[in-house]
Amino acid sequence: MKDVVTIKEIARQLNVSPSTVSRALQNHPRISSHTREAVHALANQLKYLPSTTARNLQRGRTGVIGMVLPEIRENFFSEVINGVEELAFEHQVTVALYQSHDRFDREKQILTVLASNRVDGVLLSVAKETQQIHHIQELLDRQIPLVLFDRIPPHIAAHQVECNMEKGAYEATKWLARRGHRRIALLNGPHALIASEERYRGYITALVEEGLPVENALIKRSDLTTQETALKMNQLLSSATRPDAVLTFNDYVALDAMQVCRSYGLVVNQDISFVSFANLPLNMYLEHPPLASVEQHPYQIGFMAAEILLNVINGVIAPTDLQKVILEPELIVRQQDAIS
Amino acid sequence: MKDVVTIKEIARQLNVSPSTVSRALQNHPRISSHTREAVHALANQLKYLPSTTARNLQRGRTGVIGMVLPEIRENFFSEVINGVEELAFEHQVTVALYQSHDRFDREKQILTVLASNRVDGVLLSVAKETQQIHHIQELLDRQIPLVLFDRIPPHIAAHQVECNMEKGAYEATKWLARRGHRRIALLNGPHALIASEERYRGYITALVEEGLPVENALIKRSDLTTQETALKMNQLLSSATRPDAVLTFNDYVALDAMQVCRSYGLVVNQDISFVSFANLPLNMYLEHPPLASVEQHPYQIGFMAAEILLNVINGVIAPTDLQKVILEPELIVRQQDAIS
DNA sequence: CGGTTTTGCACAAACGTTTGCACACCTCAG
DNA sequence: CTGAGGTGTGCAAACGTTTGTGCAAAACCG
Repeated sequence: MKDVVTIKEIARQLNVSPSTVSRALQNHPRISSHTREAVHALANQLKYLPSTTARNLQRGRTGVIGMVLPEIRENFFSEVINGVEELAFEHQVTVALYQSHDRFDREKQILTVLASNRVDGVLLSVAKETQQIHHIQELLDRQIPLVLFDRIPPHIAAHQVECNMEKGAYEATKWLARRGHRRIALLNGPHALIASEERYRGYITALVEEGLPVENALIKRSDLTTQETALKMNQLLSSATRPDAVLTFNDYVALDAMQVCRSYGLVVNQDISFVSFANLPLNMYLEHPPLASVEQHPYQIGFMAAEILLNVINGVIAPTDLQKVILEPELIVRQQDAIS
Repeated sequence: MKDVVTIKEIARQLNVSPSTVSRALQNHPRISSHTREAVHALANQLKYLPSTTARNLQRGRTGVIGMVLPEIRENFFSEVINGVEELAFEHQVTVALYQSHDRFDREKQILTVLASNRVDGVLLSVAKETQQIHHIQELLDRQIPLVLFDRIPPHIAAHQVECNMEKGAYEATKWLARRGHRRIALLNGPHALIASEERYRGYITALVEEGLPVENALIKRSDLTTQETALKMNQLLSSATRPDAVLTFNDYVALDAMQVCRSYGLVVNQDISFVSFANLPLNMYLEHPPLASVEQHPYQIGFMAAEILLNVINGVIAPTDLQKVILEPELIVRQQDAIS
């Protein structure tokens, strides 16, 4: 059971002090080239790797950033992680990944673990359940740099990165109106998510601008489960005058809703058109994808969130100099030829 | 700038020694209940959290397991992470996530970082590019517990968790044959992946058992890019006698191949049937999903891999007692009614 | 009451680094 | 020749824990 090679071992074999070895490895100018080379040679030979733990203890940082999000399997978040990981790896920072599974207590527990682990910073997208922010405030009280992304609770003094969904909803609605749709429904997400409110505002603004009436019967909320989405879509379809287009909270909601339409014998994007958010890659494989989808640039969100966090950690940005980045969404139009 | 609360600070305020505080916090029996309670009280009041770094340095472990995989965004791997994270969180272990993006040099670099970080163990699914295992062997030489999952290179003395794809391919092929298909093509993955070989073997075995001829013209390999899949599918369709069914490496390959079929004016699952691997959730949303798909139980794979790793780390399993878990796949049949 | 055991705590070393400081030697200028 | 400055290295403290050992006081036993 060969032991792990440490600086002390190299020092012993070379008859120098550990401090000399440490400096030699860092190419300190006060170490003679003779010693330096000997140290490097032996280090290579013994396959020495510095202990990040020890170094971090000494330096007072951990080289770890905690990343907390609801569900990895959601494509959106996978892409965010992608962006984060890219930058983190470049900066030799480890990404510790945690899922809240949209549960408040789990999120709370995770933040405690992160504080105990003395992570250098945290990237957080809150759980659906999260209504209060006390646990987040505690993190801030411990001076741990925090960047919130995508799902951002109100009234919290942290850096933020998100995509302007109000504008996305606005443009999507406008696009539908311009294509001649007159009864545009909104199949929105739950109240608790700011994202729902943003979509709502953009939707309303666009309707008003286009001179279309706002009808409450055309506005529904789903908790994003297939069941509830189906229920709400059913309500929309069984109303007196059916919508001729639906703007959905995201692609999954759109797909669930489309299933319901088919069960009514409707031809999707012909009898009733869909536009949604997320622009999932799976849309490429669908025979009848939403006509358009609002791209939220998740990779960019992750990348920018990580960039801000690393800048705060490295002192490039003062912790108090709160950053708020709002990315522009992009309406990706898939087919132009739907209305026959 | 309030400093981080340490054990020393508590000791100072209580006029006891740091060691007493440490023991009190661990509920050591030799500490009086009086002191113990005082310590706990003050620790709570000051919101003391132990420094994991310091503890780990002292204990000689880090409480971190490294997880290296090709692409997070692939649904399969997201689910694996899910399984890992579940168990890791329960065991108070941090999961450090790294993506190789299927590149060999990146994978190599990541393993070095992990060794330097003194992770307690590593979960690895190798990159497509990876042909040699020297870098993996180095990890083992450093006595770092390693569990390989899903993509497992040959000839390596590490624990392994995978899904029996040979059997999956066998059952899928058999299922097609029993449905009356006589010209069953195999649109396989690249040579380098063992998974491809396993599928190949299962496919052949089933054909032979069913008394069907093995035709090389019906066996193609794709590197899993859309372009190459399209190319190979084209070859299959432009051959003298077209296949009446295709077994594809995974759902994505199936979807890409289906697009090609449509461009030939073929009706998917009627003129030509598809069966694939992965059983992606997106199948639920397709109008013409593969008739059946082999479920590989990614969550289970992650869970079991993590279980083995944690057992090795905790000494429950001797590192030399090599575990090899082979999960049984499950053929999920979507529609029974395709052939008209 | 003398001796043994138990109880409660402090001291110090250790984990593997980094880094301020001291010190010895060497060089060179005045 | 003397002092200043430069060069190469070692010592020791520090980061925040844990834990073996030692030691005094208290409690117990016959």
